[in-house]
Amino acid sequence: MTNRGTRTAEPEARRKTTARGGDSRRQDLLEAAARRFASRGYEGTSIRDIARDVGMLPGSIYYHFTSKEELLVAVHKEGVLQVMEAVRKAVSKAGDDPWDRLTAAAEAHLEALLGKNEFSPVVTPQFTRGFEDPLRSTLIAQRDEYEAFFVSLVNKLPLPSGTSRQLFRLALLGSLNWTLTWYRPGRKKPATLARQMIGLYRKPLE
Amino acid sequence: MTNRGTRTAEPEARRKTTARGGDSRRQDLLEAAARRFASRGYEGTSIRDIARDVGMLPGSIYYHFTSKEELLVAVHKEGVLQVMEAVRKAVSKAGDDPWDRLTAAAEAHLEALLGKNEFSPVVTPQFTRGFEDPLRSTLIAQRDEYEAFFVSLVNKLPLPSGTSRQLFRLALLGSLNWTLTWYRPGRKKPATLARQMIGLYRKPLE
DNA sequence: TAGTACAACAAACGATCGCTTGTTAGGAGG
DNA sequence: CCTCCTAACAAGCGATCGTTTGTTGTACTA
Repeated sequence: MTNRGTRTAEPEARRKTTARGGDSRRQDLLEAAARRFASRGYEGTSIRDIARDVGMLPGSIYYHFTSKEELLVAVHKEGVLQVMEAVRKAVSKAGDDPWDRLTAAAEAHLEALLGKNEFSPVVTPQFTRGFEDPLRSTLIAQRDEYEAFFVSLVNKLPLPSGTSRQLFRLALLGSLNWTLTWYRPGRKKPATLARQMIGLYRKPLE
Repeated sequence: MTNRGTRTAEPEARRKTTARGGDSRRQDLLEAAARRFASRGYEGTSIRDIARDVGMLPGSIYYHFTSKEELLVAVHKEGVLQVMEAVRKAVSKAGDDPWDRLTAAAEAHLEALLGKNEFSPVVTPQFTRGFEDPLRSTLIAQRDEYEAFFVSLVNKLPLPSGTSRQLFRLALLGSLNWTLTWYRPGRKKPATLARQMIGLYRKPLE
């Protein structure tokens, strides 16, 4: 529904001008773009779609972002930042036990991924597929910064020798991220899901 | 490179007419479309791209398919069929042990997913995201037929009571399918990867 | 050899795409 | 009061989109 019907942008949007700090409209654009990119994909989303969502004319977007591509990069960066912050906080609140710390990270990860956050779906590496290489590398670099977090958590795990830590991490992240394709809210809380998945791996390895 | 430079379609394509059974050109279209869809996405692929790849004018595609959407459905169906056939064959050649049968299925699954097959990337459920609902349901239905295979394999597994078979299957398929986002050919064979991943789950549970 | 079906070409349709340009309303600061 | 800056509007650019229509060369068939 949003505000499809209104032919001309309502003055309400206008009034916001310099009402607060300033980034308000830019943030609106980021969120609208994230929602669209997540549900319809980058190519499936037009500048006009996003403009309509925030109540603005298409051309006006180019005051805030120099190109559609720059908007994508900004959305991706914001998404990575939000998830990274959530995980960092959760881990810092956890105890010293390596498994507990990994579990806390997995819980925060899934909560961000499956929760209300509109940015997180854009953060998954699968989203990266299909972009040309200068852009693609930029996104992957942003994402790798986050994934490095899990590398260090897994490295501190007391695993039996012979277990590839890399394979373990990739398998675990695969299980977690894959929930995006089948999870339906309500059935089970994301944090519970995360704990159960860790359990699947933990039992045989500790 | 392909045949970008040739302005007019070379007569070579013409000669193929009724050379064999007949489906030859249609199959070419399916393969070209699959490659494009896999690398650039559905929205990122134009009818003109596909036409150029097979050496045909854009309008000519509509002799074989009534719409771009129908082409997508056909590509998806073909992909599911190919992977399903490979897995079915592998399992039938495996022994009676449930773990062996699951391992055989996982190996075939990954070989199809990461191998030369251009259809398989299109088959993953993540590809389904972003389509509207009549189309989306069609694709999911095709895909579910394949996934049912894994349901029955997991159900016959001797798992300790208390382990959710559904969660186990989703986690495993997640690990396997996620390889698409990070696997680079050459390092390790897909089948080896599949075995090692199963091993991650197997040890503690049997 | 005439007729028919096939598989493609050639050209264009209207719609939509990302983006550019020129303009304007309204606060902020001298 | 005047100026400047901000954040938008209004309009349209050329390119490309999926698709349609009419035509044509070729191969089978009677």
